[in-house]
Amino acid sequence: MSDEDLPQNGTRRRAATIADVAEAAGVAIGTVSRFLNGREIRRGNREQIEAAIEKLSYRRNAVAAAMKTDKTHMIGLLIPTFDEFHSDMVEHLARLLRTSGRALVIYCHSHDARVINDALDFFDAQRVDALIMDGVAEVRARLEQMTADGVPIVFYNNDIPGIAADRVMVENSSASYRAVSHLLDLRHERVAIIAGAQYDSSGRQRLEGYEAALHDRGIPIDPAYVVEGTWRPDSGYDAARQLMQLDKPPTAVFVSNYGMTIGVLEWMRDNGLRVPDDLSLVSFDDVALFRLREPAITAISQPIAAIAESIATLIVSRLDPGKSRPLRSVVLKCDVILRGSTRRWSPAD
Amino acid sequence: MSDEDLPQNGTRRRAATIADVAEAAGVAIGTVSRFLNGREIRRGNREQIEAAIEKLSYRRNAVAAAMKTDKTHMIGLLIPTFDEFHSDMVEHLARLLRTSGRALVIYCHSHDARVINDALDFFDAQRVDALIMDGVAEVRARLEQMTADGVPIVFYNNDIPGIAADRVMVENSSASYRAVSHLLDLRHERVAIIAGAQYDSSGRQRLEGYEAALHDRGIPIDPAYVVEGTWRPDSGYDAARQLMQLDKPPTAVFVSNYGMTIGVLEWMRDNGLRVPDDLSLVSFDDVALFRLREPAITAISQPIAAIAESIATLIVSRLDPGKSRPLRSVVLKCDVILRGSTRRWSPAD
DNA sequence: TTGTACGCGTTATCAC
DNA sequence: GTGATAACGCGTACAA
Repeated sequence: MSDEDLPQNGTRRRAATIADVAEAAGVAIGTVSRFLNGREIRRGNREQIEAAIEKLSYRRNAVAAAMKTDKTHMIGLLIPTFDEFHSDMVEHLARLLRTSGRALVIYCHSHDARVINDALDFFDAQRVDALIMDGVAEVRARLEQMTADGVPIVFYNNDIPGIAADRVMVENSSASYRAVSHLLDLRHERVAIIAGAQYDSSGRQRLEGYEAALHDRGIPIDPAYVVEGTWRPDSGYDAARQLMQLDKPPTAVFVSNYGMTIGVLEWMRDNGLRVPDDLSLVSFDDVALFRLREPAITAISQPIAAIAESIATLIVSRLDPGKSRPLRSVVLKCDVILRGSTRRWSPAD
Repeated sequence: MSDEDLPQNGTRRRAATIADVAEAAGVAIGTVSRFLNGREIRRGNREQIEAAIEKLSYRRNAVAAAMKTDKTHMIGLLIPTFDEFHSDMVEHLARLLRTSGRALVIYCHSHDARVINDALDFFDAQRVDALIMDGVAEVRARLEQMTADGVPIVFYNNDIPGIAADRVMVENSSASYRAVSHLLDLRHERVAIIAGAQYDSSGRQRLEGYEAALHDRGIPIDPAYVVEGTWRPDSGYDAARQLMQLDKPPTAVFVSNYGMTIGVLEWMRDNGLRVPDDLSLVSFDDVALFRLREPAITAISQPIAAIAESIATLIVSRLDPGKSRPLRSVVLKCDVILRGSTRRWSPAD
């Protein structure tokens, strides 16, 4: 506990400006500006200016520059929550955007429509150079307005069709198809799905993959084996109970995301059941917890680094004043990583 | 893949300004400004202004406002990495700051000194209202400059003594003391520590707690049982090997953070050893993985929500133009959560 | 190349 | 309360 006081509450002392530097260096303001923006300047002047900057401890005022150029070098990022997927993605994104001199302004909306609107207001007012977000359909009109105003948008994870934005998605449907097919290869006949929220395109696509895999083997979809969750652990927990208490419980389950899988594992543990002995399990999303668990969980791994890289590339190229380009939709491949949470099923069980 | 084009590259169409609104509403600019800032205004004018704003779809320009007021409503956050601790903290922080109309600008430095300097430059130029960071001693001079310029700083996790900043820390030493004492209560005689990086104050304090616990029982510190890691999983992995290959390996270990514990668990698994049968283990930091594992890991839980809350409170009060207050240092309590990763030791083992 | 002067959109300060 | 106007710090067009 210290008792010294800060100068004043957030009040900065008058900082040196470009004009002060110019005066101290004995050159014109324009010359200093040219120097700051890395353009050619006479050698002697440069030394004078560098000395003046040092002496006055001049710091560039990006706010004033932004007012002129209408470029803030800030990228708005709107995410639902800081789960493992997003943490990982944000870390990559921040690193990649940094190299082009930009930083992320992050808003976390927790699926609250009011917060989403607040975030958009904030980004709008702050004049962020671009916006990255998980497609959330409720704000279609706002987003159309923003693109019309010339703010580039990149959707990831979930799509809102019809909006003029770049997109980075993963092959939700076909990866899910492969994961479910793996369970069918193991002779499972009662394969359930815990689906994600169906208002999200990723939730719908993962369910489609499940349905297609069953369909291609001529297995009818049993509605009792299709449970819709909310992506969150508690809904996985509830879904597990609902499924396992059926007269004929499934022998295998495909869980549409990491969070709900946590819930399933918790329910199994709480009820003395084991994976894969009592239930084979495959999860969308691969996280550290799945790898370390014994037996480890078979999972679909999203290429998070590549997702971040694609987003960053799209943003940077879109913001390049040199060239204009059509909208792009990137779809990235996922890996199904086979581990120990599934086993072959036989009618004897 | 769509082929429609965006209007232009990041070029905004001329947006309506406060002056346009004033003209359309038939009032003065000042009146509109008063209205926008929620102050009293004549009823008839208000209706005119609201109509004009709607008609012109006027959006406030926070950049211009920031230039006048020198307040950007952005808080710079500099973190080393997006691990579970930081993800959780950032989510809380973002939520708390949002209620005061502020957002976080995040930079992730990966312990790279150059990046840390870049981040400080960026925050400096962008005129963030305040700065939150893990104390990193290398940039002491820069930070002194910033506080002198009136930018409030809050340190968390690690301290840099002598800088005029607010601080939010946890009781690293005494929590570690209690955790190690727990191992000693279980009769362990060879208790090791995998310490964190000793240039971090938290790393030093956790080691101090370990030493004090041993000292208070009259147990001498055996240097062979003290291994310094880098906080990261690979160093935990290496440390586990180093310790377990001693002639007299420890029977219990206190690991100074979550990341290194992951490494230890991996080494144990890779070498067919089990926790707690072959090694009792207590970890600093409590994460989902530890709770779900079987047996679950005994761990020290940091009060992440309270940390975020303290930081937000300090920031908001420091930025309140009304009052000035002395610097504050908050130290928060941790919980030692007993689970299944330790067992009683007897000489027979 | 250099110097000057203006504009960016807002807030603050005056008289009224 | 309201209206007119001067800043805020930078980029840039223009004339030199």
